[in-house]
Amino acid sequence: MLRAAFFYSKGGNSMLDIKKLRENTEYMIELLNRRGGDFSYLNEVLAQDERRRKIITEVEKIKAQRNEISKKIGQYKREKKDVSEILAQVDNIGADLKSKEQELKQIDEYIKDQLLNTPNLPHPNIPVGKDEEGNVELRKVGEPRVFDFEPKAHWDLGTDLDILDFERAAKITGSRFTVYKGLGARLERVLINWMSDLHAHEHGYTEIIPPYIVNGDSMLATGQFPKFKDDAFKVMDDRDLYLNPTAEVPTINMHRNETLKGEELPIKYTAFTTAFRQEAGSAGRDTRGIIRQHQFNKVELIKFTKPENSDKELEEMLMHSSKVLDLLELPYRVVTLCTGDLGFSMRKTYDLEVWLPSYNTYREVASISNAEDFQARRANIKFKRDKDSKPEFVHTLNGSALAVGRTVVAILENNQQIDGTIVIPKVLVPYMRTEIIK
RNA sequence: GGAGGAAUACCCAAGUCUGGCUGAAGGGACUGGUCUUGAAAACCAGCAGGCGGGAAACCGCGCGGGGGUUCGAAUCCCUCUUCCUCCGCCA
Repeated sequence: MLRAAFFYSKGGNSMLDIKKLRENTEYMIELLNRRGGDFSYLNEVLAQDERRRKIITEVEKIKAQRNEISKKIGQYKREKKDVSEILAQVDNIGADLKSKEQELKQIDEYIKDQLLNTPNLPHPNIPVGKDEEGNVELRKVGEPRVFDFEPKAHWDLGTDLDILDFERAAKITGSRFTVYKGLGARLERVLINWMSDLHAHEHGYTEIIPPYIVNGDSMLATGQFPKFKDDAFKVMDDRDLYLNPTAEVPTINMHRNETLKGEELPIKYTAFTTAFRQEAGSAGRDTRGIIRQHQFNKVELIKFTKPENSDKELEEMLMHSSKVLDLLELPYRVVTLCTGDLGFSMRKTYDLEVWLPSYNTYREVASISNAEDFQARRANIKFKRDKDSKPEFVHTLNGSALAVGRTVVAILENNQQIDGTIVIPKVLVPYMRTEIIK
């Protein structure tokens, strides 16, 4: 009970595998350092871990002793024998135990705190770099269109066509919110439908619409918490609730504290959610338009796989995400994130970046990642290969497919015509019931 | 929002009032066996799973979560969560 209390409601697993850390300390610290920062504090964590194990041994010894005496007391009472002598024996045990447990609790909390704030190990083969400058382009697909007129930015296109309304959104809520109107609203909705259809029907994912409010345990399990609490919208309520920041959180947590059957893996979900983010660290960035909003829609792919398959499943997921841009005939590129740009929970990430004429650059529309067992440890998600085999942690993967708002931006900007009208991508015409937004 | 009830191992379920041979009765399912030409039925046997400490022996923890009382808690106290029934309200 003690263990479970400190690490997680059930399971008692740490985030990084502390046993592996014990055995490969230098190597793991070196890998983590590639993210930027100094992770040598893990040496101290290990020292504390050693002390922790020593105290555990002591505490358990006392408990064994106490259990034995208690059992004897029970026996004596049943036999109506005098118990006062044994009772005296046990007098100081309580105090001794209490102080040792207190010490243990402190150490546990220290270790837990350190480990919860330590990110996943970057994959050893990904490029080492400081920030997004270090990301490596894998391939480019399609050619950025050459305009014979000055292309407009999506906020001008959207406002002129009366399909995006920023001023009224500001009136309703504030900055970084948008009202979609008319064919703008329809385009957003159609993209959600079409993307979900593609993944559900063509790619074999099961559709999920999860709750859009999640609890703190869920946020901890997928790695948003404790480190990135400021990015979340807290629900003003006496419960520990937050607005969904990405479908990865509710969808991975569907299986928190579960042991899955080997034969049901891989589990593949496509989840549609509205995501909410504070964007606390991006004040002043992308203030115009709908690139960076507090609220945006996203179709997400989530997989639970066996460890030996997660690499190939990541490649497959990348293909599934890319397929969306292929079919929309939007020019994009695929990059591998370098160690410095990698998200907290992830070992390896590909970004899809779509060409945006008004920015004259590629901008992220999807992020496809393999967390391997990092989230599975935090969330305590395991599987059994066979009925009799030992449970092992699954690997979790997630990828946008795609961020809907940014896809709208890409369509508006890339498909604009000189008169400010927008040509609808062929695949969407049956859904849109029009070939043009004018 | 109001009033009640419940949460026990894969499933059902006893135990909770009256704390101690309950590391958890009894079914069902499952696994193995007997019988059978084969199967069903019947009968016999096995059966928490897991986490942690340890080289191992073995030990510690587990009755929704957390905390407390006690030498000792499934059983007593506090707290949270979830589910069910009724009333009210509501898409």
